[in-house]
Parts: sequence; structure tokens; C-alpha cells
Amino acid sequence: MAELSRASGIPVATIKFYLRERLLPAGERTGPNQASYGEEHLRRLRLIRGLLEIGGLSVATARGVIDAVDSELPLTQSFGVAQRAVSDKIDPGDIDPDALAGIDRLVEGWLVSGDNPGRLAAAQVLQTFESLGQKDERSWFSRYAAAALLVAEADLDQVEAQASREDMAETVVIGTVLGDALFSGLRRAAQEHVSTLRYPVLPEPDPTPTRE
Amino acid sequence: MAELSRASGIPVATIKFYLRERLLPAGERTGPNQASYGEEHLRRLRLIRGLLEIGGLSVATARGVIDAVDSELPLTQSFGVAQRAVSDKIDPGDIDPDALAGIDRLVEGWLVSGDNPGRLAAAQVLQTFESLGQKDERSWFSRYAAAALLVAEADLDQVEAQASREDMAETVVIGTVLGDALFSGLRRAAQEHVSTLRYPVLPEPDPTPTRE
DNA sequence: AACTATCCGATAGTTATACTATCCATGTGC
DNA sequence: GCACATGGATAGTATAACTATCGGATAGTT
Repeated sequence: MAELSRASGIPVATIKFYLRERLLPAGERTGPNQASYGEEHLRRLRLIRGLLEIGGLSVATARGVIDAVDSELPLTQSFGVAQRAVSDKIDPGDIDPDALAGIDRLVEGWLVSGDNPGRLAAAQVLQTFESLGQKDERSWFSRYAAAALLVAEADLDQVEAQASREDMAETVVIGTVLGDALFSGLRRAAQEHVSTLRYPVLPEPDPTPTRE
Repeated sequence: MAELSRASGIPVATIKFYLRERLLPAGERTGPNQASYGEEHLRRLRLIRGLLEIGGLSVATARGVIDAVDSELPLTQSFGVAQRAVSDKIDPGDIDPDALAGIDRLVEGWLVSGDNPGRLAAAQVLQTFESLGQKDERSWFSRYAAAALLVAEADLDQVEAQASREDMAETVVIGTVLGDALFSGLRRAAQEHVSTLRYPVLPEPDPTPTRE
């Protein structure tokens, strides 16, 4: 275990904590008080840290996500499980039906079930925007929807490119969790880019007075 | 204050807490122990709840974001301020230079400064994907970059559509924070859509045995 | 065999965050 | 005149994610 700690950079006490929380499977016992850990444990630790630090998941949520990877669910369901695990529960009851209808109009033609957590989350955002009086946000949002579709296609393609079912399931899960972080990072970079393009920094007016 | 609590659905104790934390400006004093709150306070409360609940920000981070709205910064800097407020500090030192280079190649041609928090965050994600052995993720990511660019254009357009500088600043901020939530919601919906398209639910095989 | 170091597992403690509840001195409104 | 609300300050609570310590046992060293 000390070795695992050294290799991963995570303190022993924390590794024990993850074991207790069933995020990390127990090592192979070599004696009543000895166990050995292998490459898979190191890999799993990296996954855990990715989910917690980058994905910002709670330990409980991360356990759900990891269980989904380990489960033998058909792939088509893995997305749903991963999505539900990372989305915090939203009571459809306290979402403005108008906002829900607004989202549905935005994604017209999409095959989305009524309890898709993303649909509810998007409606919540729309509701907040409207209550803040943001104007004409629907056309703004429709461009988000178009981009989301592109990304979703990319996600599915990447999943299909995996060799085995386990690899696919893992890609679904880390794609769902870390994909959010990736996109928001790239969006921030793109915002700076577009902003710089549109409002070029004017050449600093020369502080040296012109000679005359 | 009781009235503000009733109108917003937020307990008085919590409103006091927000006042203490300087998320909410003090009401207009009508006496040494009396103050009145107006529409703007209600609006601000809604903004606060949106940032905390939907955006998932901490109170401290939300204060930074709100200060950015209230500040008189030129708009071009508001994005940077908002981005820095919502991104957790990443030490560029513990990011694999290869991952950074990978992201830079992905966004080749973009005008992005070296310390853009999104660039660092994206590199961190790339690093995690690579350490998990995800294969061929660069081409996957490049499609994210293309989508991010679309969204960033939409963001800037929406900001430009605002009437006043304050409205623009607020749009920058809520767009930065809530836009992440919106996109990930729409992405989840789109994933279900694309997945359903590609793997249609087979018509349930009829459980009734055929007569013969 | 003695001794030291390490291990596992359990338990308890710590820190940070976001509230939430209580007090109290004042002041308002009937 | 007086019950009651208000604002401000202070203290308490709940949860989450670690982190530190302890005890019994075993492994390796000599």
C-alpha cells in the first residue's frame, strides 16, 4: 500500500479512505494483514482523482459512476446511468412548465425521454435566465443546442471506436464526467479568442511624445 | 426583510447570511434598525441562488463573480474576471507540458493567452484521459473545440445584444457560469437523442408464443 | 528468539462550508 | 404602554472529505 501511495502521490490514509468508501477495490490478500496492489489499482486511483478533482464529483457520486463502469449493463443504458449519477436530482415539480416547454421547443425533433436529467437541468437554467430578465435568450440557447449535438455525435463516435465493452463503458463514463470539464475549458479559451478577434487590443499609444 | 424572504422563498437567516457575506447589498435604511429592500434585491437574490445552486459555486466564488458584475471594468476584461472567478486555481507547474502542447495544437490559430484558465483546465483533462489510456482522444477533442468556438461566438453575440454596460457585464457573468450548466444539460439530452437514433430500441419481441 | 518496521482495519479527530438558531438592544405600530 | 418585529452579532449544526492515531499481528533482520 505504501508503494501504491508513492506511485500515485496520494497519502496512505486517503487510500484507506477510498477503500472504505468502496471506490477502490481491495488488493489481493497475500496474508491476513498483507495485500498487494497492481497496475489496475493505480489506474483506478487516477480515475477516482479525475472524477473528484476535475469532474468535481462527491465521493458518493463517484462511487455510483464507478459502479456503472464495473456493471455489466448494456451500453445503451450506461449513458443513462452515468448521466443520472452526475446530475443532481431535480424535482420536475419545481420547474416552470413554460421553461420545460421552451427547452422542448429548442430541441424539437430530438428523441429525448421526459425524465432525461439534462433536459430538466437545461430547463432550470432557462428558468433562471428568464427570471433574471435576460432577453432573447432562446436564440442564444438554440446555438448551444446545435453545438451540443455536434459534441454528442463526437462522444458516440469515440465510444464506438473502443475495442471492448469495458473500454466502451469507461469511455462513456469519463466522457460524460470529464467531457463537461473539457468543453467548459475549451469554451473559455474560445471566448478569449473570439473576444480578442472582435475587440483587438489597440496598439498601445506611444508614450514617447513625438518629436516636433 | 420578512417581505423579501417571503417574495424569494429564502429564509430570513439565510438572507442575513448573504448580507454578511456581502453577496447582497444592504437595504436602504429607514431608521436605525429598519431597512427596506426593493426589486433589485429580489433580482440579486435570484442571481445568487442561480450561481450557487445551478452553477454550483461556493459563496466565496460567487462573491467574486458578483463583484465583477458591479465593477466598472471594461467589458473585454469582464470575461477574464468571470473566468478566473469560476475556475479553480490550477498550478501550471503540475500540468504535463505535453498535454498543454496538445491543447495548443488543438486550438491552433486561436488567440489565447498562456494563462487562460480554460486552456489549463483543458490540458488537465487531456492529461487525465491520456493517463487513463484513452486512445485517439485528440480527434475527439478537436470536435469539442469546434463546438466550443460556435458557442463562444453565440456568447459574444448575446453580450453585444445587450443595451447597457451593466446588462452586458451581467450577461457575461451569468453566461459564463450558467452557460456551462446549460451546455452540459443540452449535451446530455443530445447524447440520448443520438444514442437512440443509432441504437433504436428493437420492437419488444412478442412474449406470446406463436401458435403452431 | 528478539526486535524493529510495516501492515491492515477501526475509530476518532480535523477542517471547511453553508447554513441555521438564538440573543439582545432597539424601535414601531396599534 | 407594550407585544412584537428588526437588525446585528455570536454561536451552533450538519455534512463532506479527509487525516491521524491506535492496536494487534505479521514480516523481515539479526
